[in-house]
Amino acid sequence: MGGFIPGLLNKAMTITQSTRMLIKPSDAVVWISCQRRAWLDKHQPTAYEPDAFNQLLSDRGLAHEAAILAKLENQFSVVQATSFEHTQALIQQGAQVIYQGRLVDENQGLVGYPDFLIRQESGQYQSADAKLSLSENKKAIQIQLGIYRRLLGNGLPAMVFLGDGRTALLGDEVELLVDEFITSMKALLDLEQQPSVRYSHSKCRICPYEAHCRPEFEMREDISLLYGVHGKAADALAEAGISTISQLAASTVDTVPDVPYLKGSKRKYRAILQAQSFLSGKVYSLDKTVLPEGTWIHFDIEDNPLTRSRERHVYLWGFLLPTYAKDDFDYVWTDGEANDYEGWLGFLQKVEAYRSLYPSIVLAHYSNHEKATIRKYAERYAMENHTTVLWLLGQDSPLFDMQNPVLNCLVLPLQGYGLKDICKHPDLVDFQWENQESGSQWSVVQFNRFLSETNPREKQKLKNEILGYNRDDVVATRHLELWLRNLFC
DNA sequence: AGGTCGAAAATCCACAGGTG
DNA sequence: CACCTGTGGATTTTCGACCT
Repeated sequence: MGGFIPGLLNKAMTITQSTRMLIKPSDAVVWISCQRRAWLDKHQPTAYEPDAFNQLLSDRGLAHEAAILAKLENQFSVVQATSFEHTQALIQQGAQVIYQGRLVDENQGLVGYPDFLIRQESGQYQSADAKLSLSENKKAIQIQLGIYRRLLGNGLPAMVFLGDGRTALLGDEVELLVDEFITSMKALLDLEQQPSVRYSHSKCRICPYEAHCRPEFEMREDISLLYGVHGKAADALAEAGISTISQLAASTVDTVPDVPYLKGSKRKYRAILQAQSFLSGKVYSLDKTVLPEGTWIHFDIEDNPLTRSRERHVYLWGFLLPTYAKDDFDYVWTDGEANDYEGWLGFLQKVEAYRSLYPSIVLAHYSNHEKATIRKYAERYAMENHTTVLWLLGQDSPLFDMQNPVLNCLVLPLQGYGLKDICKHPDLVDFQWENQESGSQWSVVQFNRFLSETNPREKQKLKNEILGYNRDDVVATRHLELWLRNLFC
């Protein structure tokens, strides 16, 4: 194996066929998330299907690009490039805007396809990309646009058409980052063996190479497999002689040194228990869980992050009331962002109705998302001083985040403490969703299908599925509540 | 794609003190 | 006076883990 050597290229091989070992802007996204993944992409690429949610994002990105293209076509004459050579020819001819131009620089080892190349009055070309993102201050974007600048080599800042309609310029300020990226990518290209990395649950579980890496982590009993243990902490522990889960499980708070991201006896104690739990599958209780008194109402919202305005729209505010059977599911639904305000008012009304029905209520939800969203809505509609809002967000808030007692009191044989992780586990809550494929990203996809569906029957069907999913979510938190009460209170 | 949270690291900045 | 160094404190960034 080894790096790509231009000189040894078969003459019949076109540039397009040999670009794998060149650095391309889209490598930046992977490079930021994981060095190993970046290496594998270059040396042992795997074809994989993006999930429905990423497909949705990708479709939106293409639609955004098409919208920008249409705009530019109104202003300029736009020509689509079909190859590297064609792009060069168009540049020579001085085409006003080149769409999907293809640039390559084998000396720098770079290749890139900027969405647009826009001719300036000086005759120089400026690269421009359409990005769904709302901010230009993202490493991946800065690197990508920075690569286009290098490929053009004229010093002009690159332009980005952002998802909210803003345009931004990226100039010399991104150079340092681009340097770091290129240097690191070149080193990865030359590397004979995959670099060693640590496990990160949030990154690895969505990685196409998970099946490749995971057995290795497990065989090594890599400590970073444990929930809450940072990769850097694992590195430092290994240096101190603790490099397997078994070793950590056999340690005590006093024999584990303080390391970055794992300091203090409390955190170290948790990590040790997490290691023991990983090996034994047992649940450890740190503290008695204390649950608030009152009439519990389970609460879960669904929202659409991909609205036209790009402000999140909560289209479903779901509740599970006593006696917590499936029929006790209640909700406020809105068909689209045009009814955003109605949905919010409907939610406030519902909550007030529950409050008058029961002497004291607890609105139980999982993780802080519900509370944060209520805060956002209060701000959006300037209702911070509304009596219901004051009550919801004030001192005696009925909102109760069930993740808190779980995180504070329990150590579970899991790598994630999300609602689904805990509820689906057969040895824990053991509650199964009726819709197997459901998940938070699934609901976003379904709602966007609902929005674009024109057949009323199909539309109703999609809505029912989403309602069923949301109902299962609140039923799940109810099951979690009972599980906590039975075992830990 | 967006966001929140908390811990910890990284960066920045004003200011003090020393040196040639 | 220009320049370097150290320090404490405030601010910003990063990380991993959640949510839609």
